[in-house]
Amino acid sequence: MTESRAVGTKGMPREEREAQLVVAGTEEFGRAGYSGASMAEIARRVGVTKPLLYQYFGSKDGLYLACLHRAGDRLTEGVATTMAAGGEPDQMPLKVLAAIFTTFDHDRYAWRLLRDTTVPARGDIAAAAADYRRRLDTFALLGATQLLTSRGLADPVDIEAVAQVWTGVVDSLISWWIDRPDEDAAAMTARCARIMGGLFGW
Amino acid sequence: MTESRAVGTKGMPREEREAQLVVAGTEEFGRAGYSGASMAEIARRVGVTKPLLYQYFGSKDGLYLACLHRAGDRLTEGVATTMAAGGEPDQMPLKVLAAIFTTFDHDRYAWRLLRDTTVPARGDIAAAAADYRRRLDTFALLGATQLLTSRGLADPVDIEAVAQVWTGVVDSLISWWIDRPDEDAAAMTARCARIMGGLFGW
DNA sequence: CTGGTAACTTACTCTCGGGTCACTTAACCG
DNA sequence: CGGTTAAGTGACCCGAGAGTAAGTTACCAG
Repeated sequence: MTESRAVGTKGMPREEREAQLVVAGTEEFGRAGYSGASMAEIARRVGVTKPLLYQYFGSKDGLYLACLHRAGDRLTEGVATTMAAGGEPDQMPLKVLAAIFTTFDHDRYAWRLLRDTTVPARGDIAAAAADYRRRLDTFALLGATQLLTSRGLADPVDIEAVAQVWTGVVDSLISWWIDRPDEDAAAMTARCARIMGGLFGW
Repeated sequence: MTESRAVGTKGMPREEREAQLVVAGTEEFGRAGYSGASMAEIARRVGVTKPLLYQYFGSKDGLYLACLHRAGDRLTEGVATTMAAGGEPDQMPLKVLAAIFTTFDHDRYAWRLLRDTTVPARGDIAAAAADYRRRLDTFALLGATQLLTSRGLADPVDIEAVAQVWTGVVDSLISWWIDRPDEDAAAMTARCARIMGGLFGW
């Protein structure tokens, strides 16, 4: 009989519990943003209480940083690998999308942490998030430069704008995907390929 | 000598002060989101105190609704007019963008209120914002349908995805624009026309 | 079976921000 | 002028959520 005890150890190792809390935190932070998310709610989702959360992560910022680093590291790594493989400029967007969809198929809120505008403007979180964004922007800028120059567009400000719009496109695709849990990474990739082919002739 | 008095009337009519507060509120809500924005800060930006803000708008929700309605009404009206004028499907995106840029040239944060994810999930604000989004989504869906069917893409789910990505594109263009106050609406429109022409051959 | 430690909780404190009360000053009208 | 009203404030209340102190239970080594 596994009746859940109200008090005392429940026998779950710290490492495993921490992983649960990071997953729940990522979803809450991704859904409501840093300022809108509640530590008590995150603990409740996992079935524990706030003090344990604080014992393991120290503070709201500590938990957020743990979530952010997990998301940011996986994301930058995946994109870096894809970009390093090279290929035709107009094939890169789809390849990058495929990598992102595959990486985050079961963790769709993670991407949002990098783009959370409700984090405090100063501090560790802002610095870490800005760093991840800078790295991703570098890739986006590289891709945009290759794509636009291959089309005869050379204005560096245009390139910046395209790079930023690209991250926004990823953002909306992921938001749309979050609302459709039945669509898996492969279906999502196929959909994007079909649309880009039809709309842009890529 | 116009020394600012600490107490007593400063001689500004209610209507004018309300307008100032709505402008300041729109910027703060747009920047930090509903949950991240502070009423005291909004009052401070205008040079008054919280009680006056509450006397005029009743609550945080009241102020937010005032900002939201101003933004939403202007936006839906502008887009409706543009869409009603008709034209080639692949010319519509640029026309709509031009309308949005012109309408919100001096009020760039307004768009963000419609897409604020930090508002409480229930209540007047959520309902009003959902209603504006629904109206805009209808236009986006209409445009996406025309565009995709003209390219031989008929999957209704694809169309939904494209419509949502389109609103995300507008979102990122406006974010980019907010960071570049020197770029006016005409320059922004010209940039988009150039990029779309180069990238998609539209 | 016993002592130590890791996994937890109950029941707090404290700060910040939404919201309010009672009051003060200026403008306007007769 | 004097009285009314609109514009405005300082100082407060209160609830929610971040963060904490001290205790409870289970597991494990000897």
